[in-house]
Amino acid sequence: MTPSSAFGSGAIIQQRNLVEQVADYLTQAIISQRYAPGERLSEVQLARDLGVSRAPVREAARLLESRGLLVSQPRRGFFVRALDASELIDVFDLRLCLERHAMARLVDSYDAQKEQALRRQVELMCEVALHDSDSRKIEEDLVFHRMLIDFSGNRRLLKVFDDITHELRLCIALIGKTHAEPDTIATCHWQLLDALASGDPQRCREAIDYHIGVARDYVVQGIGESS
Amino acid sequence: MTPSSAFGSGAIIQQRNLVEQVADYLTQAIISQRYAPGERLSEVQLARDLGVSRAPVREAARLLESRGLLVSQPRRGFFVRALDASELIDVFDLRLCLERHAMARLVDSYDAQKEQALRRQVELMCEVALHDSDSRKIEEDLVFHRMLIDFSGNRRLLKVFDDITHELRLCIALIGKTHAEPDTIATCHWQLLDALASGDPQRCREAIDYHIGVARDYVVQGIGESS
DNA sequence: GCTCCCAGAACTGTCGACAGTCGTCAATCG
DNA sequence: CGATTGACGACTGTCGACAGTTCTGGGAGC
Repeated sequence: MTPSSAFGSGAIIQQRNLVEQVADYLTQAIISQRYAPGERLSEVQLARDLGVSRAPVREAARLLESRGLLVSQPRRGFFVRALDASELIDVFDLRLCLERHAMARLVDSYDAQKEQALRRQVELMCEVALHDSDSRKIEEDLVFHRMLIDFSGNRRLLKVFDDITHELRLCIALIGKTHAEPDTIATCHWQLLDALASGDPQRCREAIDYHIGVARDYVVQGIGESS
Repeated sequence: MTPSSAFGSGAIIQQRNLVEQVADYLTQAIISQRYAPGERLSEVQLARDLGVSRAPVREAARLLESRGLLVSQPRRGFFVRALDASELIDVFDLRLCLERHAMARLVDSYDAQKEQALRRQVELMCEVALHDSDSRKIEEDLVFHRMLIDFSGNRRLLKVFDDITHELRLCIALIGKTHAEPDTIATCHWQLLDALASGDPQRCREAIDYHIGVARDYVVQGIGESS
């Protein structure tokens, strides 16, 4: 088999699994909505299109199923996840649950190093908000929130967040709108940093509740419009 | 292929996937510590032992990896998850995160039907605590906590809980001790119900914090002793 | 014209096989 | 005697094939 023209890579190191490559391809295709929500994916056809056999395709599909981007029906195959408003609310509610907890843990171990790292990230986000693409803005936003959870020190929490990250990207892609204006984003995130710096758990909680609440309302409203 | 002597079943319904059967077998074997933590699992040997081919074994192993019972190293295969004290604390911290959130949501939608169901489950647990095996006690305890989260209404939250459930079973199995005495368990759970009935979020939070805290300290202490 | 049934097509679940890679252990060299 | 290297063995990653099931489209019957 030739190392596959379908992946755009003269990657120097070809050590990556086919599974990972297929997973990346599928993730990209789903997020960018080249596959419509609810669409059925044929293992055989995918394998043919990508120039690989069905085994890595199956494994990659299972991986994406565990990440919530695909759902499988026995003997029927894989379908692109179709999120309705209620599932979407659940995802954001879970996110709120995780980030509340992370903030509460983080405020106890907050130090100059963490503050500086977060501050730098918000600055980067403001920069990016002015010049770059929507998807880039979203990625940097996710990086910030991932840092928040990473700094809280619970790696298991981080794993759950990484899982729902894929669902979040799908949510955001589905509504097809970008985030609010850059200054809104900035303000919102500075508030989080201020709350952390104050060391007041109650204030932290209010800040994250407001922040995630805004994001959730925004996405839910977007879904309502588009469906 | 004969429908497999290794699964203890003249299972009437053979309709279940081989993948699920292998996954159940592996789960059982890991929880019961027939495979030691850190032990390497050979796909070929497993397939031979179970009388199936490597494909379903691989898929089942990937499933258990996503559930945290196995870890995989590229080109090296699968290893039984070995939990250290720090990971264990993270798992219980995540559990606390989930159940706090569930309690907070549940207290807003609490009604007679939910109360009755939970009450019945606690009664069952008290019953079981007197007569049945440790594993049965643990299962009924998990059922109670799963109901708590289920009733909160967030299905995504429930999915995360179901995931860590497998890790929890592993934790409990690793320390090799049973839960505290039945009356302690009962008291602890009645407190949760009382808190819910009171409708006071603050009281709910204190109750669940105490409850999970006790469980965590117990398990962490157990790990400290056994390692 | 509509419904029901059957045959063909397409697909998933499962299998066995091959190739490349990694770990092991012994033989060789310094 | 210790370190290095090379061959052997075992295993994973990947592939193509077969069997049973599900979907589809057309024809027969009402």
